[in-house]
Amino acid sequence: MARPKKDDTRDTRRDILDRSLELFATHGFTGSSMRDIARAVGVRESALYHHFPNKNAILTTVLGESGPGALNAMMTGDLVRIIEAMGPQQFLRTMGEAVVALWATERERHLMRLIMAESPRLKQAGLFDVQKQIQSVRARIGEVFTKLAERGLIRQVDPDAAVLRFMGPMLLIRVIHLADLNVTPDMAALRDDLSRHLDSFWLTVRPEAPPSGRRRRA
Amino acid sequence: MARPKKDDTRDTRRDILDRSLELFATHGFTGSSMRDIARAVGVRESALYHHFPNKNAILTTVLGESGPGALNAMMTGDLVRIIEAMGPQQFLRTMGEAVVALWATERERHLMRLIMAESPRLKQAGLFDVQKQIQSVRARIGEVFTKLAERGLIRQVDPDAAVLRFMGPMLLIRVIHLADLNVTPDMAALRDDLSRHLDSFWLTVRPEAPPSGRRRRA
DNA sequence: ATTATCTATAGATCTATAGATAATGC
DNA sequence: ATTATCTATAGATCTATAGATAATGC
Repeated sequence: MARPKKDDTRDTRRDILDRSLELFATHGFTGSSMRDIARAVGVRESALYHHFPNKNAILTTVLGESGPGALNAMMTGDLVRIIEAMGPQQFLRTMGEAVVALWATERERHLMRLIMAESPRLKQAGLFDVQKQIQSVRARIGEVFTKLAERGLIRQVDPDAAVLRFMGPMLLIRVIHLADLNVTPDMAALRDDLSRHLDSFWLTVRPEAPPSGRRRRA
Repeated sequence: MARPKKDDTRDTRRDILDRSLELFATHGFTGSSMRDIARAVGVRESALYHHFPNKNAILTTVLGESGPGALNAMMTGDLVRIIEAMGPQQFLRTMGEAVVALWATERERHLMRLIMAESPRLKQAGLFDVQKQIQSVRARIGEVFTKLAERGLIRQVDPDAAVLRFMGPMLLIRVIHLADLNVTPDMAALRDDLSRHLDSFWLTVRPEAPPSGRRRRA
C-alpha cells in the first residue's frame, strides 16, 4: 500500500510541474499550497518532497524548463535573409500567424499569467526579467529594421520608433485576447486585430512610391 | 495601555489602506498576511478587524476607492472640442505628458502592479476587469479618431487600426518603464520613448500634404 | 457610552521531515 | 539496494474572535 504499482502512463515529476504551472498561473505562487499541488497531482505532500526540495524549487524548474521560449529561437535566426527571400509583407503575415499560434497555446497563456503575476519574485530569483526580455527583443527587432531599411526593403524610418509601433500593438492584442485564463480566446477577433495591426504597420514602413509616379504593386 | 493617546497626525484606517496597497503590490494579496499589514501599520492584527471585517474587504476598499481613475475622467470630457481648440499635435504632447505624470506616481505604479498580479481575483470579485477596461478606452478613442477624421484634423484612417497603433506603444512603454517597482523609473528614457512614439504616431495620422504640393508647416 | 486599541487564544492551514513499506531493477 | 510512495506529525504561521481596558466625546 505504501507504493502503488507502476502505471506506465504517468510520470509524477512531470505531473507535478504541469499541475504546478496551472495552479501558479490561476492562483499565484503563494496562493497555491504544496497541499493543493499534491491534491492536483494525486499524491501526498511528502511525495512532492521526494522530487523537489521545496516549493520554490518547483517554481524554479517550471520556469527554467520553459526557458527563453520558441519566440527567442525564432529571433536568433538570420531574419534579414528570410525576409529578403519571402518579402517583408508576406513575412509579416507568416510571422504574425506563428506568433499568435504560439501565444494561444495553453502553456504560453499560463506562463504569461504566471509572469504577469509573479514578475517581481521571478526577477529577484534571477529566473525571468520581463523588462530585460522586452528590451532585448526590442533591440533585436531594431537591428532588423535598420538592415531592412539599408536594403530598401522598407522605407527609411527611425528604427526605434518603428519597433515601438510594431511591438506595442502586439502586446496590447495579447493582453486583450489571451491574458484572461477564464475566457476562451476569440481567435477570430484576435486574428482580426492582428491583421489590422500588421496591415496598418506595413503601410507606415513600406517603401515610398517611386518618385516617377509608377506605384509598385501592393 | 490598551488604547494609546490620540496622535492627530495619524488615521489608522487610511494607514491600513495605504500599507495594504503597498504590500499587496509588492508581495501579492495571498503573499501579504494580516500580520504583515498590522506590522506595517504599527497595530495588532485584532485592530485591523475593528476597521475591516476581513482581509478581502481591505482589498475591495483599496481598489474601490481608486475607482476608474483620473484617466477615465479625462476620457469623458468633450475631447474633440479640446483637440479642435489646441490642435491635434499639441494635444498629443500635452496628453502624453499628463498620462506619464499620472502613471509615474507611486500610487498608480502600485495599482498597476496589483492589477497585473491579481487581475483574475479582481475580475472574479467584480472589482476590476482589465480587458473590459482596455476595450472601453479603445472604443472611446476610436470614436474620437473617427470624429477627428470627419473634421479633417487627421487623415482618413481606419480608426480601429489607429487606436491599436496609438494605445499599443503606450502600454509597452508603461510596462517597460514603470512596471518594476524595484527600479526607480528613468524618466528621461521614458519621456524619450513617449515622444518618439507620439511623433511617429502623428506622422501616420497627420492630414496628407495638400495636393498643390505646398507642404504645411510641421 | 462609544471607540480604538490591547492581550490572549482557538482552530485552520501550511511547509517540511521522519520513518515505514511496497514496488522496481540489478 | 534503490526508488517512490505512504502515514504521522512537528512546528510555524495564518485568519479571526473574545474579552479587557484606556481614551474620547457627549
